[in-house]
Amino acid sequence: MHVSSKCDMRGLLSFQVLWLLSKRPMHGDEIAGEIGRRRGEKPKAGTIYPALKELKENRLIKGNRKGKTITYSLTADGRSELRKGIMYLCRSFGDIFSERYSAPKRRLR
Amino acid sequence: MHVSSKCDMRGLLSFQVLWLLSKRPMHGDEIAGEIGRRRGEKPKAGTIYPALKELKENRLIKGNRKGKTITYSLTADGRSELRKGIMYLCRSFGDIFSERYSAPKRRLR
DNA sequence: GTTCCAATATAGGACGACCTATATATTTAA
DNA sequence: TTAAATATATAGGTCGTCCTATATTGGAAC
Repeated sequence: MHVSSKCDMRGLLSFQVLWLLSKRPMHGDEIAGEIGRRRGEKPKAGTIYPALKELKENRLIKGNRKGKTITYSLTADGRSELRKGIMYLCRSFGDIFSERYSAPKRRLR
Repeated sequence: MHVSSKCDMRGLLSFQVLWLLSKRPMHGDEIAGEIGRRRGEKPKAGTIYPALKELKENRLIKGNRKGKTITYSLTADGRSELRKGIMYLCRSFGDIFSERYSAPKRRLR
């Protein structure tokens, strides 16, 4: 297990890749690093590259090779899917975030 | 596919169950209904009951049978795992939410 | 008591998200 | 030129999240 041994938190990897690429074009290892900074654990090569391959085959991202690095960016389809994903995420988990960030009730100590 | 044909948004079901049960005790079908209201699609019986079984076996929730319905609530371990999950979610996806909810840049139309 | 429905249960299958391990290519350093 | 480091690729495996389909069980209605 990678985050918690009891409640699995896997999921949304491809979505997160789309989100990151909407900020700026990146290559694979760079994307993995950004995910690692957020999640606490950097996904391994065997995780990130198959995900990028799938996204590329689905034409949500496109790659531009220069030497040994491939810089990825979103396609129009990718931006569209990202928008849908964001709406889904906000509908599904928005209350968790708003509860945490607005009017925080701190425990006295 | 259940949400988008291209970018899979599955995941975090057990986590979402913990979150909902932290609000109030509920039985299985009720939990599925709440998830459905958020996600747009109510998970089927074959999805929700195995998830509840697993959570119970891991002692994150406990069930109280009354007739044909089982009302679930969090255990202390469940509350602890929920807290960890929330932190993970905020670290991983917090920027998506804050960008959406704070200072929205609307497109002119 | 039987019929019906609601709630739960479980088998079986597909697939994305994770891993380890191994391989290959390009670039850089020695 | 050779070695080491970096970036990518892929095989093979586990597991949670999804489904459909098929039970079972308890309560209510007749």
